Amino acid sequence: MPDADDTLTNALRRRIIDGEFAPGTRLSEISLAEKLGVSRNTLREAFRVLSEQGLIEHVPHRGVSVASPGVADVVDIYRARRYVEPAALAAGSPLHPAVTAMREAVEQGESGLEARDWRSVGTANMAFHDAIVALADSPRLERLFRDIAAELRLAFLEIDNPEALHAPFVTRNRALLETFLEQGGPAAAAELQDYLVLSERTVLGAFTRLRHD
Amino acid sequence: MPDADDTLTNALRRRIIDGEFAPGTRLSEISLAEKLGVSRNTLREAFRVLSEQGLIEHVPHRGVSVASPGVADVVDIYRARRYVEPAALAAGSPLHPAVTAMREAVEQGESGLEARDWRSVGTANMAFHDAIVALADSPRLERLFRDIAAELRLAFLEIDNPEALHAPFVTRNRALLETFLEQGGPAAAAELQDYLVLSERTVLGAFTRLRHD
DNA sequence: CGAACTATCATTGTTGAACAATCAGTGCCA
DNA sequence: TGGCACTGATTGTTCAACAATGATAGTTCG
Repeated sequence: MPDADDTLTNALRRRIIDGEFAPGTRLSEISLAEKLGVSRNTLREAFRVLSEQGLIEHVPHRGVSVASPGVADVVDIYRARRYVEPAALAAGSPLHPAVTAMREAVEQGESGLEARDWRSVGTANMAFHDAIVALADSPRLERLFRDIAAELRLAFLEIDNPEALHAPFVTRNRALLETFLEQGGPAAAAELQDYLVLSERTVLGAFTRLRHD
Repeated sequence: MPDADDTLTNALRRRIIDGEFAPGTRLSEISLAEKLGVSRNTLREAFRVLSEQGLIEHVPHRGVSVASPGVADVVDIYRARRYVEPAALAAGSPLHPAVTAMREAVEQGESGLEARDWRSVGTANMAFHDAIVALADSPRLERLFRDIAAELRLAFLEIDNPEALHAPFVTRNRALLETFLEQGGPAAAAELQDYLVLSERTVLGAFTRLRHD
C-alpha cells in the first residue's frame, strides 16, 4: 500500500518490482525519460525517491541502476525482518483488522498454489508478512517493511526459480495463522522465527547456487 | 553518519535538524532556492529525499514544510525504538566496535552536563542510542534509526525545555553501559526497555503540557 | 608488445526561463 | 450571511543549454 499519489514514482516502482528492468540494469535518464514521456528533471525527482527507498542505486556522475541485492543484502534484510515481524506477531491482537488481511493472503496463496501461478503465490506471501507487520500499528515499521519487501522482490527476480522460492511457504502461512489464532501471539512468534530462518536459508541457497560471489 | 555526499541535501538536513527552520515552517521553493544559491529543480530533488526521510512533509500543490511531529508520531517513534534498540543490545557483543562509540557518547554527555550545554547533551544521547543500534550491524536498521532520530530531534525542538529532556538520561546512559559490560546484553536490554518507557513519558509529558492537541 | 597518457565523447549535474495546473484569498452578488 | 467567480501566488513540469565528470579509444613511448 505505497502512497497512492506520486504517479510517476509509483509507476516506475511497479515496473521495477515487476521485473521490467532486470536488477543491475542501468537506467539512462534521457532514454527512460523519453520512454515514460516525462522530462529529465521530473524523472530525476522520482529517482531520488526510489533511491532513498533502496530500489535503485545512485552513483554520482554515473547514473542510477536497478538495485541488485547480494548475499549481504539478503542477510541484512532477514536480520531486520527477524527484529520486526516476530515481535509484531507476539504483541498482536487476534481482533486486529490486519488478521483479515492475513487470512486473505493465506487463501490467495493457496489458490495461487493450486493454479501453479508462482508469481501470485509470491505476492500473497509478501502480503501475508505485510499484514503481520501491520499488527504493530506502526507507520514507520510498515515503511521499513515496505522498502525491505521491495528489495527482496528484486532478489527473487535474480533467482528465477519461483516455485522453490514461494511454494513451500503457503502451508507454513496457513499453519502460522492457526497457531496465532489458537495458541496466541508468543507461540506464533516462536514459530515465525524458525520460519524466517528457513526462508532465509532457502533464498541464500538459491543465491549461492546461482552465482558465486 | 548520513551519506557524506549529496552536499545540498545534507546541508539542508542539518539546518532543519539544527532548528534553523522551526517545525511546521513552510519552505518556499523560490526563496529557499535563492537563499541556498541553487536552482529550483536542484532544491526539489533535495526535497524529495528529505521528504522520504520524514524530515519534511510534502503536500501536492501546496509545497513542503518542516515536519512537526505530534503525539501520535512520538508514540510511534518510541514504539519503533522499543522494537529495535533492546533487541540490538541483547544480541550485541561487548567487543563490538560500537561499544567504543557508546563509551565516547556517555563521556560526551557527562561533560556536556557539567557545562550545562543541553544541546550537546542531546546530541550525545542520540549518539549513544545510535551506537546501540550499530551493535546490530544492520545498515537497514541503522537507516531506520537515523530517520527516526531526526524526527525526534524535531519533536525536541518543539518542546524547548532541553534540560528536563536530556539531562536525566546522562546517568542512565552510564548505568546502561555498565550493565551491558558487566551483566551482558539481555540484562541491559531489560533496563533499556524501562529507560525507553521513561523517556517516552518524559517527552509526551512535556508535549501535552505545551499544547493540548 | 604493453603501459601510460591524452583526446574525445556520452552522460550526468545544474541552471534559467517559461508555461500549465492548482490552491488560497478577495471581493462581489444574491 | 453564504456561495461564487476572479485574481495572485506557488507548485508541477518542460525545455534547452552548458559545465563537470567518467568512460572509451587512440596514440605515444618505453
